[in-house]
Amino acid sequence: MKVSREQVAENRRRILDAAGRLFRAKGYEAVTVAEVMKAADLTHGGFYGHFSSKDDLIAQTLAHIVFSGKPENPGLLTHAAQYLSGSHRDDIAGGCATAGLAGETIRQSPGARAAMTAGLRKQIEYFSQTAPGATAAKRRQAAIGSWAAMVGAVILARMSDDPRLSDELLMQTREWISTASRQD
Amino acid sequence: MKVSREQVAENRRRILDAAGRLFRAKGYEAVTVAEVMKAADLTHGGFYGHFSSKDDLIAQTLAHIVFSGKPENPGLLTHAAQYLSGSHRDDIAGGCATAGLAGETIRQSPGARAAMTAGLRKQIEYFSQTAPGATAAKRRQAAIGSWAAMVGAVILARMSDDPRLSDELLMQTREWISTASRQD
DNA sequence: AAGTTTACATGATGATTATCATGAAAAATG
DNA sequence: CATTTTTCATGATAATCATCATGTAAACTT
Repeated sequence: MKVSREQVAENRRRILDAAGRLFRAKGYEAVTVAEVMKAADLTHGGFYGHFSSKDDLIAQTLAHIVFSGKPENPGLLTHAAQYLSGSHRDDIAGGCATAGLAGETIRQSPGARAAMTAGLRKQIEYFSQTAPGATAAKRRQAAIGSWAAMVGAVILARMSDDPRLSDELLMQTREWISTASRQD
Repeated sequence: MKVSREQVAENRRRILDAAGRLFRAKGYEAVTVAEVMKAADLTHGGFYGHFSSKDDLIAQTLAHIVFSGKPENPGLLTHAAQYLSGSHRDDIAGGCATAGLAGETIRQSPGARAAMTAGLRKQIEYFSQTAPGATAAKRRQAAIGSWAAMVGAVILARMSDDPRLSDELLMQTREWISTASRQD
């Protein structure tokens, strides 16, 4: 059966949303095409009408996540507080795609890496506007250093099997970023 | 055929070394048991004499990496300079297991997470000794913040498909850590 | 040195999974 | 309304891979 143009567009969006959540939750390899389609309320056969391969889906999913996020602007320290919270750490499927997938994206297709690199650039440029610092160069440095620390801390906090250590990682990194920002 | 006790021990070590390099290079899922055994110059059938499953291999490989590293002690800033170098970024198979695998270890067995958490604790305690800061609490905070930034920066630098951005991530994070360390 | 044990090689097996072929039915199109 | 597209469902297919059964020869054991 055929479906209206709008229905096709919505189906595609649903596939990308489902894939985004599943990839973040389980990693690229552990997610099957059939599983994504089922989560999008479709059967697996229709998949190849939308995407040329699973790799293609991965790349397009990352692009979708990067370019569909609404631009907030709360300032670096406010953002860090949310990012380094227990609720963000625990929301793997809905949380930051960089924290959830950057480690695996290293071994993915050029398209996937390009999409995520675009997201990285966007994040750095955005933080550079609100980071503290006297010069633009200093602000960019704070943006990069803070972002690396945030991503690293969430990854380590999620990895840790000790909740106390996990909480400490978030808290201390938050404090450290905040201290470092008072410098210079 | 049977082999000597020492040969068995050496075979086991070779399997763990090969697995360590392969996992870091390709990720847990992309590596097959047969591939690991071949890299260790054995055939796949003997695998289950040494390990009860692939999950068991993963956990034991991480423990092997964590507890076989020789303790260096160059101080936090010296360590950061090496860690955030182009050569470490490019040596994925031989580089830091945390940067290479922490993102995927989140979804691994309790044994794997426990081994890597032990490594994390070890790293933090070690950095806490050489980190700058007036009080022990401040030193621990610098250790955690710096380690999160190092791990995050290497992951992002490896992920980036733009060599210029990748280099900048390493350099700026290094500078940022060093600046932050001059602060109290 | 005979008997026992066991590590490893060879070769299944069964499950999983990406991808594709086909068909039907409904939307576009005119 | 007739014709043409085209999306999706159903159901293969072919490859990959973790795990296991069996046999053998060499190391232990006594």
